[in-house]
Parts: sequence; structure tokens; C-alpha cells
Amino acid sequence: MSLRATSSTSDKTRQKIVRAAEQLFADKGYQSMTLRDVTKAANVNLAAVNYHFGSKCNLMREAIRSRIEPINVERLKRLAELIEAHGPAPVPVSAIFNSLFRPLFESDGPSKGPNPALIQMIGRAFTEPADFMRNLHKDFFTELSFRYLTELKRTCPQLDEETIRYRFFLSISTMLGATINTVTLENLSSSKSTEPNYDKIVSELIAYAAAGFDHA
Amino acid sequence: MSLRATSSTSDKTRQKIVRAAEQLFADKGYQSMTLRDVTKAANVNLAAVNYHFGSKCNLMREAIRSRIEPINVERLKRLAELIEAHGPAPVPVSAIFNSLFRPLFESDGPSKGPNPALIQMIGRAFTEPADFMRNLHKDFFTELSFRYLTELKRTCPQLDEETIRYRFFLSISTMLGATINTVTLENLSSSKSTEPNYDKIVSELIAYAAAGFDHA
DNA sequence: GTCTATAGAACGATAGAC
DNA sequence: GTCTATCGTTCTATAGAC
Repeated sequence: MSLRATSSTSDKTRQKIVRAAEQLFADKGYQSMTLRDVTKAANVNLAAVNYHFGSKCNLMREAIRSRIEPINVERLKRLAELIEAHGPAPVPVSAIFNSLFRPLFESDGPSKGPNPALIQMIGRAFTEPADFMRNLHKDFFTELSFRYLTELKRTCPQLDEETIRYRFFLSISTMLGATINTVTLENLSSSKSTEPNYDKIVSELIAYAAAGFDHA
Repeated sequence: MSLRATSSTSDKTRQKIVRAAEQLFADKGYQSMTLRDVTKAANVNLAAVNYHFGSKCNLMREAIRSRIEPINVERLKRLAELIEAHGPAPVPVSAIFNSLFRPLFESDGPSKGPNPALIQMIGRAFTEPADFMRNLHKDFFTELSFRYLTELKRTCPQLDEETIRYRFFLSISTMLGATINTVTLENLSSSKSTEPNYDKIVSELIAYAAAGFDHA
């Protein structure tokens, strides 16, 4: 049968499916999101998912991969720029976290605004219990965490390796928690706006994580 | 028909179901956890869940409620003790977070060790997308957050209300992320122990959140 | 490539014997 | 209270017409 490997004249159906899947996965998680939901929201036929992606699992792997990879590229690019800019001096913790957190919240590209569905999807992907996510985590997080841990160790030589790993873990946890923890997010703003203020969230997040990581 | 409202001579079946549900919910989330899984793990009959709890939804509401309520009581008790002990002086942020975070990780009671299944279950409950969780959050979090925000405001009068709410939200996110974010948790210890070191996690968590909250 | 129709399996819930 | 058996629904995935 052979799945579609390359783009053709029209990827509209494929794209519509991915976009709908993003939103539904963000809202309801993997198990609660059904292919009927997806194809209905995308306004395509039910069979289209299996034709284009082979399976529900593959659809989500592809959806998540296509979003995370550019973000991780941007993260490492900014980290490299920081290292370059500071020469032999270590990069401040807040600048390191800035390069790690910002790209997620500028998910549609720098100078573009944040994409709530995309932010939530990634947050949920890393807290999703489904088995097939495990490998994704390894693929997308191993190199990234190694690079960031290396740089954080250089900036904070007074902290032993184990402490650095714990605090890095807590920093990642804060970021992920902030993206999916709708509970407190709703109670945050005194105004009853449905849309969270991501600009405020991300700058607070960076300052919070930097202070939490760097404390005596 | 009438559900069982009061305890009878033997709550063994009921208890076994709740315990099994906790573990499975912690591992797989609400939708992936089936009643067939639960009753099989509990070694009881499939129909027992609907007899004792009426529905799958009700089972999890009861399981979560029975765990969170004692923890919240303990939290507020410790907070009240802190306020009492400090008299008119404000309670330090780290002490406030100590009273908020510790009870979850001493979930089987003080002097008892942490209960991984319980910790994960509560973390997952607050990040679960399922609709029926929404009301639970309101029930178990509204009063708690009000009390803690009041006390944090007294301790940090230099911070405006909105900033306090944002940082409190981030602190809760850190805690929740730490309980369910298995990804990085696995990569944490250089030793390949399956069991996370909760003692280390919780003390790092409290110091981290206090520093993150209290920064200039 | 896109559709209809359906296979095949799993689910929550319940009826009714004991 | 506890069991077996099953109803009615919903899911992913696929076969086959167009």
C-alpha cells in the first residue's frame, strides 16, 4: 500500500488533519480524542487519517514531531548565540532559561504570537501516560537536556551535578505544569478572560525558574 | 436501588477497588484505565464497581476525594500552626511552601513514607482533561488557594496581587509537574533506580519554589 | 485520492440468578 | 453482596466502489 512519504500537489487534507488533531489532543488528551472527532473537526473523511498517517498513534507522533523539532532547533540556536556572545564567560541562568522557554511560547515563529493549542499539545505530550510517547521523549529531550545541563554546570560551578539535575528537572516541570495546569490558570486573572496572558506567563516563568535554579 | 452510603461489616471489596483504581489512574490516566483493569487488579468481579460506586466517574471522584481531603486538612493545620507560632510576624515563604507541599509527599500520614501511586494520582487528577474533574478542582482548591494567597500576601507586601497570583500558580505547577512528569524524572538519577527519591525531590522542590516566588 | 460501509474488538453499564 | 452473561455503544482500522 505504501504511505505517502513526500508532499504532493495538495497537502491540504493532511494539514487540516494535523491542525485538528493538535487542538483536540491539547483539549482532551490522546485516549479521549477520537479519529471521528478529528476528521469531523478537519472536515475530511474518516478514512483520511489512516490513508495519510496509517494509524492514530502515527498521526500524533507526526503532529508532535513536526512541532517540537523546529522549537528545539530554535532553542539550541539561541543557546549557541548566547555562548558565542559571552565568549569565555558563563551565560547567566536567566538567559539560558530564556532560550529554553521562549521558543515554545513563540511557537508560530519569532515575532508571531503564542499558539495556545500548540503550547498545550506539547505540555500534554510530555505528561501523557500513553506508552508510545516514551520514545518521543527520549528522541526530543535527550540531546536538549544534555546541552542545557552542560551549560548550566558551567554557569553554576558551585552546584554539584545531582543538584543541577534536580533543579533542571523542576524547571522543566514548572514549564510543563504551566502549559497544562488549567485549574489554577483559570483562577489567575481577576478578569474572566478565557485566553491566558502568555506574555506575562512566560516572563514570570523565566524569572521564577532562574531564581529557583540559582538560589544559594 | 440505592448505593451503599455507610460502611458495613466488610469494606474489603470497596477498599480493594479504590486502591487498584488509584494505581491504574496514576499509571494510565482516566480514559486508558478501564473498569476491567481495575476489577482484575483488585481481584473482584466486574460488576462490583457499579454496585459500590455507581459508575466509573463516581469511583474516581471518590478515590480522589478520599485522598485529597485529609491532605488539605493537614496543609491548613500546619499553616495555622505556623501563623500561630510567628505571632504578628509574617511566616517565611519557605515555611509556607513547606506546609503546602510536605503533606502530599507524606501521603500515608506524617512519619509514614511517601506513596508513589497516591502522589501521581493527585498530580494527574489536576492535569486531567476530563470534564468531570473540573468541579473537583473548584471544590478542593478554591479555599486552599485563598488561604495561601492571603498568607503569601502578608509575607510579601512588596509584591502586587497579580504577581503573587502568577507566582503561586507557577509554584503549584512545579509541584504538579514534579509528580507526573516521568520523562525527566527517569533521566535524573545516574543510578538506574526505578523509585524516585521523594525525600530529595520534596526538599529541593520547597527550596526551589520559595526562591522562585520570593525573588526581587 | 476520496468516499461508504463494515469488520472486529473493547468499553461502561445492567439484568437477573444465586 | 457477588456472580455470569450480555446489551448497546463506540472505537480503530480496513475493504472496496468510485
